[in-house]
Amino acid sequence: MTLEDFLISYVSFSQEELNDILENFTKIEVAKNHLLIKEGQVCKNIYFIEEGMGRSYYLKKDGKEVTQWFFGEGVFMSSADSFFKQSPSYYYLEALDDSVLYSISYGKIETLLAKYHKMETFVRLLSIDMLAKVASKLNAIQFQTARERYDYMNSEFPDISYRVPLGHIASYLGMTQETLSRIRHQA
Amino acid sequence: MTLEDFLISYVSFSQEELNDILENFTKIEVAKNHLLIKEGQVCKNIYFIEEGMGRSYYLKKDGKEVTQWFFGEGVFMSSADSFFKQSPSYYYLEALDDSVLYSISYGKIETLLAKYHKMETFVRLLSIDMLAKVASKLNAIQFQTARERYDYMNSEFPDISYRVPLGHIASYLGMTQETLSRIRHQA
DNA sequence: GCTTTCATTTGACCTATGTCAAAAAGTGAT
DNA sequence: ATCACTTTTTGACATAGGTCAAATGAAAGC
Repeated sequence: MTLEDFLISYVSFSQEELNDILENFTKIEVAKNHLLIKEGQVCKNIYFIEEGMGRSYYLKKDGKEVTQWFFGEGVFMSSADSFFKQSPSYYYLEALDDSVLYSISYGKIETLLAKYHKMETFVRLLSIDMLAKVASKLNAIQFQTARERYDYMNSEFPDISYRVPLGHIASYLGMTQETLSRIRHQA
Repeated sequence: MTLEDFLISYVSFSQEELNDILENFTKIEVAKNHLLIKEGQVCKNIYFIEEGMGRSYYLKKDGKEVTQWFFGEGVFMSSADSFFKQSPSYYYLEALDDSVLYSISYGKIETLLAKYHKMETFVRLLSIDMLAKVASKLNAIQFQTARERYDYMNSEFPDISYRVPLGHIASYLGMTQETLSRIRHQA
C-alpha cells in the first residue's frame, strides 16, 4: 500500500490536498538494524513504511530488550506519544529489514495539521485505531495462555511472525524465548 | 476538575467556542452500578465524569468479568473505539458510584469536530494521551510481578483502588482476587 | 569447506500464581 | 439485634511458565 492510498483510506482528501501533503514527506532508505530513534530522544519524525518492517522496543532494568510493537508494510511507525507530544521516547525504533520509508518531521506535520482540518481528522482516526489495537493486545496478553497469545500474534501479524528473531516475538508476547520455542514445536 | 477546565487544559478555546461546545453536553446523574452501555451496543454517547467513577469491563468465555479500565473524576469515560467508529462495543461501561456526568452524543461531537478545527485537535490529543496510558499499562502487566502491578495501580489510580470491590481491581491487574488479597495483607 | 558467532531447541528443576473450598468479615434489610 | 447475602481472607494443593545450562543448528566470514 502506498502512502497516498493509506491517506485516502482514512479521509477523502482531494488530489490537490494529497499532492501538497505528500510533498512534505521525504523518501529514505535504511538498512536492517538501523535505529531510527533511541530511548530518551524526542521523536522528530514519523515514518510510513512502504517496504520493510520495524519494531519499537525498550530495555528492562536487567538490560533485556522487550519488543513493544511490530510495524509492517503500509503503516506508520513511530513512538506516537513522543512524536505528538515532542517528549522523550520510552522506546527505541528499529528497522528489522532493509526498508523504504517516507519520513515527515513534527514541524511539517504541525503545519499540515494547522492548514488542513482533514489532516487533523486523519491523525485522530489513526490514533483511535492504534488505541484499539493496543487495547486488543492488552486483552490478549492479560488473560490468555502462552499458546493463545502465540495464535493471537499470528492472526495480528501473519507476515511478520516468521521473519524476525524468536526473541523479539517472545518478548512482544510477554513470554521467554524458550517457552515460545516449545510452543512452536508442539504446534 | 470541571469539563470546561478539562477542555482548556488541552486546547486554548476562546470563551465563545467553549460556551458553544458546552451547550452540547447534557448533565445526567446515574446511580451506582448503572450500565451506560452493554457489550454489542454501539456507544452513542461519551461521558465526562464530574463526580463519581466508572469502569469498562468485558466477559470472558467462562462468564467472568474482566475490568478493562477505570475512569476517575475529571476524565472522559467511553468505549473509545466503539464511540468514534460507531461500531459495536466490546465492553460494558458501568458507574461504580452515584455519579454526575456530562454526556454528548456522537452526532453532536461530529458537528463540533466539523465546525471547530480546534475540536479535532482536542480529540486527537485526548486519543494520544489514552494511547500512552494503555501502552503504559500494557508494559506494567506484561513483565511485572503481581506485587509490582499492584504498586503500579496505586500510583496510576490512587483514589480508586480502595473504593471498588477487590475483584474489579484484581481482574484489571490480570490476577485473581485471592492473589490480590494476599498481596495486600503482606504489604 | 572450515570456523566462529549467533539463534534456536531441549532438558531438569523451581517458583509465582492459579484453582478449589471453606471460614471469616462486612453490609443491608427487616 | 438478627438473618441473608456478598465480599474478603485463608489454606492446601496443582501447574504453567520461568530459570539456568548445555546441545544443536544456521548463518557469515575467511
